[in-house]
Amino acid sequence: MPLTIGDLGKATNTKVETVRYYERIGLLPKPSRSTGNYRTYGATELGRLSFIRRARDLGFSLDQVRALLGLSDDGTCDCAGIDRIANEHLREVDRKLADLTALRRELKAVIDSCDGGTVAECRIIEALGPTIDG
Amino acid sequence: MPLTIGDLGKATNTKVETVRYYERIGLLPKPSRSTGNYRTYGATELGRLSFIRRARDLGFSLDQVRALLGLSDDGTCDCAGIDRIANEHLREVDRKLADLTALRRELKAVIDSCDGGTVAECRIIEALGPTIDG
DNA sequence: CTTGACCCTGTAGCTGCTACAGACACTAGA
DNA sequence: TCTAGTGTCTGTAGCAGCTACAGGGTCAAG
Repeated sequence: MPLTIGDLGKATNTKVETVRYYERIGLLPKPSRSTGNYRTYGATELGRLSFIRRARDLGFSLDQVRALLGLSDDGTCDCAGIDRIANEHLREVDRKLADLTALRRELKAVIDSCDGGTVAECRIIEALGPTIDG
Repeated sequence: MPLTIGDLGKATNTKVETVRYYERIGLLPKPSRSTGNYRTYGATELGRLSFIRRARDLGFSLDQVRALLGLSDDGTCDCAGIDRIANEHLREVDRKLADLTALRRELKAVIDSCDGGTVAECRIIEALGPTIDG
């Protein structure tokens, strides 16, 4: 029972356009076609797309996904290579978390500076403005 | 002492192309020109661009920056409106932090699942693969 | 035999820049 | 005065990772 692109999309929570996009950039192989020129998919493609989506959900870039798929396609399961990509990504995530945390703290400070009452001057605007010592 | 676009860029840590981009999308007003058709800037523009950059550093979108500038340009300092935008952004940041934290936890779990040794099968690939109950 | 849901290709749009190409302006040194 | 090297100008195209059309073809149900 071959799947249409719509079926595949539903099964993997992916928009049809995105499936075609993945095909275009070479993440998914060109599928076989029905008599009416419809793309037809099977369990293999379903697995591959699930893999891609899961990796994307975990924040891997498409390039990283491509690399993971390449290593995974290797008969030899290059666990070290995969571990390297995953850990690299983890470090990236940690950097982003740190950045975002710092940003939040600063943003909060700016907002709180305005909290004091109904002064005529807006402290947020002031806080966002150019620094005096520039 | 009018500033060239390069001076302005250096003073605000902004690339020249970015300054022109901000002008094109209407964040910065069209500046006056020198005899040689060079853009010339003064303290007002410097202040405005500093404001934009600071807001961008704090993660505000260009649309939000536009709104903040609009409210700030209002003679009446609409502190409530500004506070609303800033707090909305803060909530966004908190959402992102939560998402990223959850992502990190899951990513860590996937990586750790592979940590046990030199098994023939890669647990990362497995963990990324399709769920059985799908 | 028509309606509606799906599919096809190709292209343009989104955010927030960044990077050219090809031409003109200006400054410092020979 | 010439020249080299920097800056600036406009316009356009590119990046990620999709998303959204337009303008058509296909297929199943009633």
